[in-house]
Amino acid sequence: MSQKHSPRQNRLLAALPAEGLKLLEPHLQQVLLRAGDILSEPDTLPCHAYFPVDCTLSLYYHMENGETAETAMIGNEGMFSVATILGGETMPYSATVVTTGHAFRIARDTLKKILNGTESLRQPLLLYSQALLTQMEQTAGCGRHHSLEQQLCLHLLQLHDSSLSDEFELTHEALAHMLGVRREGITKAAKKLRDAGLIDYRRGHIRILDRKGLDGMSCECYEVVRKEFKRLLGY
Amino acid sequence: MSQKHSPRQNRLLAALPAEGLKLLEPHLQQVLLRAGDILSEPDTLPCHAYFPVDCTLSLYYHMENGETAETAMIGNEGMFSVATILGGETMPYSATVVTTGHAFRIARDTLKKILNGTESLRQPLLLYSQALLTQMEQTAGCGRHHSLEQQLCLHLLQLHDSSLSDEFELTHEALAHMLGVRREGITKAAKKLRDAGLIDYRRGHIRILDRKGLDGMSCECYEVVRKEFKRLLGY
DNA sequence: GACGCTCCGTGCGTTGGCGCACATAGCGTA
DNA sequence: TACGCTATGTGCGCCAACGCACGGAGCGTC
Repeated sequence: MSQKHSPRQNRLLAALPAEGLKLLEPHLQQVLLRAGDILSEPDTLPCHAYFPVDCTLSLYYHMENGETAETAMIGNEGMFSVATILGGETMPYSATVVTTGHAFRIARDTLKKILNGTESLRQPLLLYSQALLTQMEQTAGCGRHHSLEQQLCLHLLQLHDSSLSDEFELTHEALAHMLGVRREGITKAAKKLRDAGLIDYRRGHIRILDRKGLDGMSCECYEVVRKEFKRLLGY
Repeated sequence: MSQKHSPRQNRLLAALPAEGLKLLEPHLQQVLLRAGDILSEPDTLPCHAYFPVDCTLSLYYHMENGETAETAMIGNEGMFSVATILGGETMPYSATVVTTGHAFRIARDTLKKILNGTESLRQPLLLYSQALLTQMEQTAGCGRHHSLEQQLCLHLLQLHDSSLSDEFELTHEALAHMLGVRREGITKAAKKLRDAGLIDYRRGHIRILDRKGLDGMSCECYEVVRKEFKRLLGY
């Protein structure tokens, strides 16, 4: 692997009060997560909580008919899984890695023990849960009422935010999976964005060329979520 | 209005530990909520928290283009608003009453004060937050991948659960608003359910005739959410 | 009992995304 | 350099839901 990262590169960890973070730090272990890795199956107890640095996770609900729906994308603004924070332990979603990168992880039991004794850590993590709730709902509303193209912009912006560079590895297929649409639909929409000079891509790689432009073509959803993270956690 | 209800008719309140509920009870006030009432505007601080008995609330996100998307329906299995529990105070959604009925309310400040001093109340309410999160995501995935007819079944089942009778007052227009579709689409789907003998309706009233049948025609979403409420809160 | 408002019923052309089928093109590997 | 695998490009028919338009029916009110 690679260089050593700081836990503060995860914005949620960085937003925690210093004395609280100190309690967590000895237990945080840097790991490399590879695209396709499965962190947790639906309704099963994950061993660790993860705080991404430059990778991206995605939570998928698996429908009975075999389709999947992304419920949230999690990058360096967040963590997996809030079920540990809220107390329910498991959730009916799987967590998988969509872009390769690093994260810090901590054993679930350790995190719970520290949280129970430390009020100053609990509150910001509950606020994160609320921010995530808003993000999930916004993504859901977006998927319902906005065009595929706008949704693609939104996802690319979020991916860009949680990657440390302008380029990340991701296939049209994977994006289709995330948005809950066909691969061909992504190809079509991506071509449009490329023709407009906003992005470029080649076989499994996507590069952001004009972030402002993406922002302009995207719907309001990105801003709404960003503002809510800022309000609740100060990002 | 009407008869006097017991706070325990709200299933969330009933699931709280007895000694905790006792602390809340003196502050719970029974109110009548009428369809169309607005409990809270987006991003504003609601004065009270509400625990429905036989009314139904709905949270709507208002899109820039004027469309609305329901993010959650809340009946006697839940409460409004979890933002008070999680600490963020406001949310970017409006809360409106969709079916007339009764609820218990408590002043936000009072609730917060009691929660802060009472660990035994906090935990179950956090578990409710998690259950709500699952419900929201399931509804979202459903809206994405299941037919309008199935979604209608899901909503009718949920409405039935939180009403104390087989009939409730609701127009096609209101249902369309909830599902984020056209009124005509609801008329068409509702007619199909009526032809199948599952429901009956007339000008603003809907009656459930065959709940089992509705369940069968609905998607898995209802069961998934029900199970999660049972697991987390024991309903 | 006539009026008016709201709610429900229905038809018609449009459209975004689906399902399928197949062509082409990058990239690792032997 | 040839092969094979996977990713991307594109065409075509299909269908659910949309937007619009208007008819008709329940129900309160004066």
